[in-house]
Amino acid sequence: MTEQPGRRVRADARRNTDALLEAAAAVFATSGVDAPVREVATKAGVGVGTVYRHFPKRSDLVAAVFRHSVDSCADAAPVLAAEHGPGEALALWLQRYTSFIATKRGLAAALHSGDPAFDALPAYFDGRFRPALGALLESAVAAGEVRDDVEPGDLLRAVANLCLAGSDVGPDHSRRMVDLLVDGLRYGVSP
Amino acid sequence: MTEQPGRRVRADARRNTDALLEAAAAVFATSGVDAPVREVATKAGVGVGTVYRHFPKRSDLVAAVFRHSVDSCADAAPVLAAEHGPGEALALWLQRYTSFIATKRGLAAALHSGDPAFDALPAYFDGRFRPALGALLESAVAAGEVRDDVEPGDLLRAVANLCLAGSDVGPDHSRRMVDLLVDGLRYGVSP
DNA sequence: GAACTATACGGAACCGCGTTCCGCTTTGTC
DNA sequence: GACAAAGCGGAACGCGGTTCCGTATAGTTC
Repeated sequence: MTEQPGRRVRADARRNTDALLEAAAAVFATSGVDAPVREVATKAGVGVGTVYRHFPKRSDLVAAVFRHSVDSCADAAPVLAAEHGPGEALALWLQRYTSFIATKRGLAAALHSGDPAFDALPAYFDGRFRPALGALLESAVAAGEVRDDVEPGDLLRAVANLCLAGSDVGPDHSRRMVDLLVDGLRYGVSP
Repeated sequence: MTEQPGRRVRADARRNTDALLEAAAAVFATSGVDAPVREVATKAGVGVGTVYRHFPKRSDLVAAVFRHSVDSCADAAPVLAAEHGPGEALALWLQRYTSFIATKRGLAAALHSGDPAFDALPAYFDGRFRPALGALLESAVAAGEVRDDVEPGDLLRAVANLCLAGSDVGPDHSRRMVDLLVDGLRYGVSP
């Protein structure tokens, strides 16, 4: 995926990896992470051989899509922070994170499948989300809009559990629960 | 499996179902629940066709093995009750239940796979284990060996969680934890 | 116990999926 | 424009679940 050493990546190769990541994200979102590799290949307008050239194992593709979507969610944090007040940015990002989690249903099982391709994902998740949320929290705390006794990691986990557990109940149940949680953050502000 | 209606089961058919259940239990125990059907068939000395005659879907076989082992564990309760004092019978059965849970590692994932063959299993689990443990508890309480504020269902769940969570730590970690729990039961006896 | 039929058996065959292989195409360079 | 390296496509392989069907057998009837 991410190449560094001397060898330069050919233009078509780069184009194909991008197309594959995009196609895979779409296919996994609609058909679940168990969708056949061929389906992804077709959607990307590419042969299976090409998929396996870029992602030696099926699980590498899944992991790459995961990392990719973690990145885009984490990268949204500074953008929101620049465009909104601290409290609102925090709330908006948590909603964004909520929908990220919602698309990761099938993955939860895969993560515990023992496939080594997934070993590094939890660390990646924390490494990207904790700082992202940490910054938002800090600003909100500094602005006095939010209490100061909440750890980013705990909040991430809490929201994730809330979403994964309450998903059967109804569509925007998760959204409401997360709103509730955010209100909870706002409650105990020390003057 | 369990036939009732007019049609009588042929002797060889019955022999084969039994052999299959036994073989499947053995294979699943060593190779996990994902072991190939063919492996079970071979171990049972039977063709694949025969497996599918008795268990239309692979998951039906898995479910049948599960029910079978639930039964044998639940049936142990009255036997232990007859052979030991109330408190000891309770402790011994919980250890038996502990090792039952230990063999069900891979199944936990399967249960949430959405396969309809597994839908009825949780109810079966409760239906057999709650009465079994309930009787043991009741006797122990009546004998004044154990406190009276514990629900069978809660205890079953607690032990299961204890075992499934602590399994990575070490072999008899579960055993010690369950012993601890039993001691906890004995602690608060009201005179 | 021989004939007969419903029932059950075995395993080859089929299908979908992950993965590999390899002859052909494209890119980048001189 | 020619050449080699890098990349591509898709046929082909192996494996696992499931189906099919010709054959064998249990149980029954005389």
